[in-house]
Amino acid sequence: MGQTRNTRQRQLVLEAVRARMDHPSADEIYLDARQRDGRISRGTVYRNLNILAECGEITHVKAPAADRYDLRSEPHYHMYCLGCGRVFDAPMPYRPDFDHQVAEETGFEIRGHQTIFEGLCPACRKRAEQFES
Amino acid sequence: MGQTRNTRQRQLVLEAVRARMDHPSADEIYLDARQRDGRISRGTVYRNLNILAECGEITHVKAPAADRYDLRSEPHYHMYCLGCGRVFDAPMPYRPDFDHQVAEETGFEIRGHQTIFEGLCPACRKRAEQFES
DNA sequence: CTCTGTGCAAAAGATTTGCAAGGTG
DNA sequence: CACCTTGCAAATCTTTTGCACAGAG
Repeated sequence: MGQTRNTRQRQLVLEAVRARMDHPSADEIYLDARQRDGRISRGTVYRNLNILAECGEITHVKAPAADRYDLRSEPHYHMYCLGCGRVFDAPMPYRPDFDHQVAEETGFEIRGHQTIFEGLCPACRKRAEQFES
Repeated sequence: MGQTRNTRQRQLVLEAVRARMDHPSADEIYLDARQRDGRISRGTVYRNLNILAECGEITHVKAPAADRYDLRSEPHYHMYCLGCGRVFDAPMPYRPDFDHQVAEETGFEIRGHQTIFEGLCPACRKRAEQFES
């Protein structure tokens, strides 16, 4: 890992992720950062998201449609709503024992795992029921 | 779900997925299918992959870098190698109880979950160790 | 002063889509 | 015959990258 500089833009990206309770996509972060600094570029935002994720400052969540970012750095699970596309934290503890078990059985060196539940959030579920009736 | 026709191209795509024990990306499937039918187009392959995944004939695995497809239709977990980018099945049983538990706690209607372990496969692990020493 | 980071724009990938023609049921 | 599918190409969308200049340490 090289030298990491503390530029205004990098702070801006980090703050943009922190300011949101949801799990924004890279482009949403770009738009947020853009409001605070009309000159920041997409390339810079993407670059910084990758750097911050690599340093463990933020988490990279691979959701359908577009990747998301998340402030929490402790590993945890997510839920993806097929209706509205939003991503939520799942109320379920991370299972480090899974990592150990898979490592032991396969010889992999496991860094961790991501789990994403797919379904309909309460709001979209209600909407779907109305259509069916 | 609309009417599904049994075209030659759709069969070809399905067979191309079945013929591979690994977890091919959409483009790898396109290349395979292309060898059997020099006229089949990318658009057709992508369209059919989406249709087959929606029908449950195949599984859509969201891995970093590119989405993968998988013949097995029963839910199961995967391992992604950060070194070579390959995807493997993980020797760990699917946990339907997780779905129930999350559904109960959140009010979501859960369709299922995907879990992907990240790490280094034995081969890449060995290669990495050589570099460090 | 040095070297990383930025802005801009172009490039690169991956996937989707419009449309006329073809093939299935 | 109706209409789902295909091929082709263009369009989208997301992310990466080359390069000259700016700014952090």
